Amino acid sequence: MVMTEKDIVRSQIVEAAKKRFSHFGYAKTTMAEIASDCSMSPGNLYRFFPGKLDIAEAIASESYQEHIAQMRKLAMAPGKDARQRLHDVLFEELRSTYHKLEKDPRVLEMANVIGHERPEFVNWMLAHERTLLVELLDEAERRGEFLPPGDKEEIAEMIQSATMKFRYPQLWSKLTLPKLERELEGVLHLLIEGLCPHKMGKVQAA
Amino acid sequence: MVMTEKDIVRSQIVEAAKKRFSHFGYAKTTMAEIASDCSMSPGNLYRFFPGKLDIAEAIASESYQEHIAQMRKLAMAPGKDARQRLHDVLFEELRSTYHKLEKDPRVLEMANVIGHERPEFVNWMLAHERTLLVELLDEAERRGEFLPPGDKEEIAEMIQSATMKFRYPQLWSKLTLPKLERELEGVLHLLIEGLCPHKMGKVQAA
DNA sequence: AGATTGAACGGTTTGTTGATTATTCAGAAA
DNA sequence: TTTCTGAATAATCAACAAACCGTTCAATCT
Repeated sequence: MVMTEKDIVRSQIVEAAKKRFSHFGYAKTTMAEIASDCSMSPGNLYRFFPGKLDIAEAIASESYQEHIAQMRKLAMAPGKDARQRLHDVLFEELRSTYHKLEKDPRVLEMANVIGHERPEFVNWMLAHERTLLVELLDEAERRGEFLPPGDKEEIAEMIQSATMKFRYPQLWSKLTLPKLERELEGVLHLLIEGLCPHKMGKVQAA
Repeated sequence: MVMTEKDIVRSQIVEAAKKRFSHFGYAKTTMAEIASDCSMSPGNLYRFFPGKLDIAEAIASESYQEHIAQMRKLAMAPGKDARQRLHDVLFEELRSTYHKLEKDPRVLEMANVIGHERPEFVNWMLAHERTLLVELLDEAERRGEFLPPGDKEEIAEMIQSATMKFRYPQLWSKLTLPKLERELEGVLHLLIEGLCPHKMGKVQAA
C-alpha cells in the first residue's frame, strides 16, 4: 500500500501514547512528551492526528477490535444454543469491562473522556455490537431457536437498550459485580421468556 | 395530633424554600434567605430540618407522593388489561419526568443534587415503584394475563432494571422524547413477548 | 425550663493570577 | 515542492486569597 509510510508513523505515535497514557494518565501526558518520544516536534503530530483526543480514540479503537473479535467468538460458538450464546456475550461484556475499569483508573479516565467528548465513538461501538447481535439472532432463527417478532436490527437495539446498565457498569451505577450479574441474569431471563403466556390456545385451535 | 405545631412550621419552611428554589435554584438560595422568609434566624431552621438538603428532600418527597398516586391510578385502571396498564405506567413515567426536567433547569438541578448526595432517597423511590409493579403483577396473575415465571418482587426489579434508561431520561442519555418513546415501546414489547417460542410442543403433548 | 438568636467556625465556592499545554502556522530544512 | 520545526497563540489548569454560606452553639430571651 502507498499509504504505508504514514501508517508506520501513526502506529509509532499510538504506541508512544499508549505507554504514556497507561503510566501517567491521559491528562498528565503532554503532546510535547509524545512527540519527543517519537523524536519529532509537537507540531508534527498534527500531520498524523487531528488532536490529542484522536490519539486516545485510536488506542481505544484498537483495543475494541480485539474485544469485538472475542465477543464474536462467543456469539458464534458451536455446540451452544442461542440462549447460551446471548448469555455468554452479555456476561462476558459485563465482566470484562467491569474488570478493565476496576483494575486501573487510567482506563477509567480514558473511558470517561472519550465517552464525554466523543459520543459518536460510543455510537460506533454500539452499532458494531448491534450487528453482532443481529448475526446471533440470524443464526438463532436459522436453527429455529428464537422467534424474533419483528425486524432483527430493531430487536438488537432493544436488547442493547434493556441491558445498557450492564455495558458500562461503573459509569451508571455503583453496584458490585455480583449484584450486576444477578440483575443481568434476571433481565436476560425476562427478555427471553417474556411475561406473557403466548396464547397457546390459538395455536392449538388452528 | 400533638406534633401539629412543629409540622406547621415545617411546612411553612418547605413552602418558602419551594419558592426560592424554583425562582433562583437550589445552589443560589441560602439558608439565611429561607429563614428570613419565615421570620426566623438561620440557626432555628435546624430545629426543623437536619440540613439544607433535607428541605429539598422534603419538597421532592411531597411531589413524589402525588406522582406515585397518579401512577397507581394508571396501574389499577379498570377496563384495561395488564399489558396496557404496564404500558401506561411506564410511558407516563417517561413523559412526565421528561417534561418536568425539560421545562425548567431548577428541577433538573435539584434532581441532580438529590440523586448525587442522597442515593438512599432514590432507592426509596425505586422501592415504592417496585411495590406498585408488584401490585400490577398480582392483579395480572389474578386475571391470568401474565405468567410470571418467578418471584414477583424480583420480576419487578428486573422490569425496573431493563427500563432504567427511561426513568431519568436526561440524566443518562441525550435522546429526544420521540426516540425514547420508540425505544421504550420496543423494550416493553420484548419484555412481554420474549424472544423464545415458549415450547408449545410440550403443552400439546401433555 | 425550652425556644430562639446570631456570632463564630470550617468547608466550599469564587475570583484572580500565573503557568502549562493543545494547537497553529510562518518559515526553515530536505 | 513537500516535510518538518518551534515559537506564538489561545485556551485550560493550578494555586492561592477572599468571600460566602451551611452548620453549630454559647448566650439571650420568653
